[in-house]
Amino acid sequence: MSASSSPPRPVVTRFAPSPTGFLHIGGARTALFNWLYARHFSGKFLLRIEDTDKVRSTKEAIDAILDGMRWLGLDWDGHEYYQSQFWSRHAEIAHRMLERGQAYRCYMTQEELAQQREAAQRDRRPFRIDSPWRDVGAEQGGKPFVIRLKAPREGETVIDDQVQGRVTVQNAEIDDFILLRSDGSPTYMLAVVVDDHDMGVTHVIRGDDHLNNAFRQLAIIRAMGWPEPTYAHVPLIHGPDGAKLSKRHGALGVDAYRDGLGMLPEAVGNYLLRLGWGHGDDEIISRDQAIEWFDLPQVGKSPSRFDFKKLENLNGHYIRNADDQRLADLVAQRSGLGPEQIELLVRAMPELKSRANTIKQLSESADFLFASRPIDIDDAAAALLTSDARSLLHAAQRNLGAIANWDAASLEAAIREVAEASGVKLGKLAQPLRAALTGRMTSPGIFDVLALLGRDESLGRIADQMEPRE
RNA sequence: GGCCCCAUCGUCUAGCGGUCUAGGACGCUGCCCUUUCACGGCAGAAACACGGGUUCGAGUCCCGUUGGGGUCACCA
Repeated sequence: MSASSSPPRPVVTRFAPSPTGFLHIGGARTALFNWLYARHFSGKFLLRIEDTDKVRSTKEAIDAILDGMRWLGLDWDGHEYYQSQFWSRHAEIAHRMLERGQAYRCYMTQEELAQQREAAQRDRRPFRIDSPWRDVGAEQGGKPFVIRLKAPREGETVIDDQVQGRVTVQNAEIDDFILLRSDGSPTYMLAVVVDDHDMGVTHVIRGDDHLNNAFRQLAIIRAMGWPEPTYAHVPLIHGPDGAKLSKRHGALGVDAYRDGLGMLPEAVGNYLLRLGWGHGDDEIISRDQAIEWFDLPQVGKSPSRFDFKKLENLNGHYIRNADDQRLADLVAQRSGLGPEQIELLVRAMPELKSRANTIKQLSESADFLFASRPIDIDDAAAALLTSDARSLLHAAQRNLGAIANWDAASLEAAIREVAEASGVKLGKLAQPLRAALTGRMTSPGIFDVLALLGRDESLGRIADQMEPRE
């Protein structure tokens, strides 16, 4: 075995979303990176729902997150954990730190805190809590208190972050943050550390908005004498304007990418992977290749902007390479089509899928197949149906009607014959024909349209347009 | 504002001191294919933020400037 990057402990990563909304795109990427890292090193990928905030956490959000992860193919090992189940454990640790003198009971009121904050502001110096209770051992019976970490004030803390590199912070910057609230509930800072430790998490891969928190968390870990996890803080995904992706950018849940826009999970996964990570010039990367190639050192340090166009293009690629039946089922699901229609959809799919980048577009392009006569003709298409065009349609109608076998070859021969006989280029005939058959200016090849629609429907649609429209 | 992080085409990125007159992809433009629209093919415009160092040599290392971002709760 070489002195490779293989970690000493069996890798355990986790994704720890708070269930206050859908699985957003940034969270999905964090989950993907954690999953990939664990799979790459044959480790474990755990899922922990951070439902500490009982008010904001909902069952719907939990389901949406689990659903989104399954859709993306990010399976977690074992059952999912719920942070709220470990409250007593969190409190136990806080009290142990209290006994050891690594934490203290702070009886400061909100008002006193506000006063300190104001004073700091007035003197134009950074605010850092300075509790008079830090070195008072005795309990003040009855009065409400919080348990604060007695953070080190000397020296500095260094984190060798797998993505950010070596980051150093002066310990004086770290305040005596709260471990246990006055109602006895743990804060996030305490809960993550305890849970990660108890779950045996070796690698904490998360958004770099947590980088500052890492130093606080490390203070707890060191106080407890627990093994320190390896950190990797990946840059956040930004919106087109460069600011953190948020609701105002139309930040969507993965369910919206699936249901609303009609994205394929492999496309979203591929896009997310390439956002902030690269492997040479490779763009199309399968899941297996991703597992083989993924590692933290290649993750970029600068935030990247979400590029919808690129995602769409990637999705188009995956659509073109997707199985026709699968695509047809997806379209049917979206448009509420039945078995017979799916059959037609499958036949049409080879022609349809090169023209769509999303399932949504695919559905729309398939609409003409299921329209009932007389079909709607959009304005642009209607403009094509001039009287000259109609007489051409007449001739076409005649020739098509005489065809013995309604197959592509015969269809093409019949149409070309009409164009030649009328002395017009094929396009002159094909466009009005397209308008009559699909109601649109664009569609799959006209012979394919004819073949797909079948004799009766085709002839009928043409006939519908032969009389002048009012 | 304090602290922390970042900086190659519009965007995602390759580049880990010389092979860079900087490569790929999306997007954009043109051409080809063609019954439309796509797909596909070909071609093109498009970047090392700025200033100092270090070095024989810097996109690559160091410092500063500028710009951007993150974070500063009894939220997670």
